[in-house]
Amino acid sequence: MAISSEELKERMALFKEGFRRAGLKLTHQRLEICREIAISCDHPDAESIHKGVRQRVPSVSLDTVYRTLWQLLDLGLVSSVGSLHDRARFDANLVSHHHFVCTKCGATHDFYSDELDPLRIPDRVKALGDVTRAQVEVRGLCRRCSSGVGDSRKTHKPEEDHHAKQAE
Amino acid sequence: MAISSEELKERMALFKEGFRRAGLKLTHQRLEICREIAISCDHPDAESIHKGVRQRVPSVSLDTVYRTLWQLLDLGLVSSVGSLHDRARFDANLVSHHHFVCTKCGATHDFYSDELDPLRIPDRVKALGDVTRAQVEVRGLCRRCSSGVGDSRKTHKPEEDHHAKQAE
DNA sequence: TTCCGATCTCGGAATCATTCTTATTGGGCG
DNA sequence: CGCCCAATAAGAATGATTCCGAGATCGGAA
Repeated sequence: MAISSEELKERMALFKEGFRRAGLKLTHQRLEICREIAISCDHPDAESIHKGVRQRVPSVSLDTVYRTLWQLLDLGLVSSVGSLHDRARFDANLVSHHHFVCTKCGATHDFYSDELDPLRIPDRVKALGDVTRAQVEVRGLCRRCSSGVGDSRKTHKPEEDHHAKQAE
Repeated sequence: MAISSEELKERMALFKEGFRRAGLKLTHQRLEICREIAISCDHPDAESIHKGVRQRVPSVSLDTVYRTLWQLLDLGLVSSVGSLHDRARFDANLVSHHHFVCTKCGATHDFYSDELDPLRIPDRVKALGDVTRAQVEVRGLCRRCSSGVGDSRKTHKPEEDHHAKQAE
């Protein structure tokens, strides 16, 4: 399910434009990393991108791949699947609910909505597997992050008491 | 927003019942870990649960906390937030789409739905922060996992070629 | 085109979450 | 009450991701 070369060209142009606009350099490795993700139709992790790029630029380091990917994310040129903020989180609340996830600090707030609860799942999706549950994931910047209090970003280290855990 | 002691008692009873039914021992540490997660109203990670339990059972190891949590998950007594299957994944597809996530192997498939796209977000949620995007996350067992091909579970190691990455 | 400084990149070491290993402990049935 | 096996603790191991210092590059200015 590869994209057309037209499409590729377009995506690459967007990437280049984005970098340029942000005042970032258009290095060889960055471009190749962009190409790799542009042609991907799945949701690759850093390592598989690294592997792909390596075939063309054998010396790229995994670190560069990571750095470039976070940059693309920052620039809004790619999106991410799942929560990033790694660590596994558990939920004792088994009642149907939805989530608001802050893309910056990872804080996850529950919310309930009778209106959203009866999500109708297309049959096409049911063909993918046995559906257990469906919920809405709303992504955005939480209050604290948008008001610029402590910048926790993807770096889980600053203030030990970062707020990345309350909810409900 | 702590739960009532009534509620706590109920949840604990469910946990105990679940363990007993599964033929698992009701150890002191398991019960305390259950209590800790039962009283939580947020989405704690293993470490904060560990910290909490420690105040009552100073010797519990983090490992035991993890083991117990995965068991609770297996038994369906708690749920998880996000993808577990850690590694960060990226997506060059910026067109609005939704996800089907296999809770066993982590495979994520995109799907599109004109019907689901116009999700109406309650104002209450918008008060939590600036909403960037809203999508439906459907969880379940993918075809391959439900048909019992390779058991990858939470252990990312067996067959090097596990399929946890295709989509679309 | 050449040069220069600010970025970038590399490679390896460091860090963080999670899991494995092994000796030991302690539920709970007989 | 005592045994057996599942469960635990402690620490080492693993895997993903990030940091760091030294050297390489980009791209604007001369």
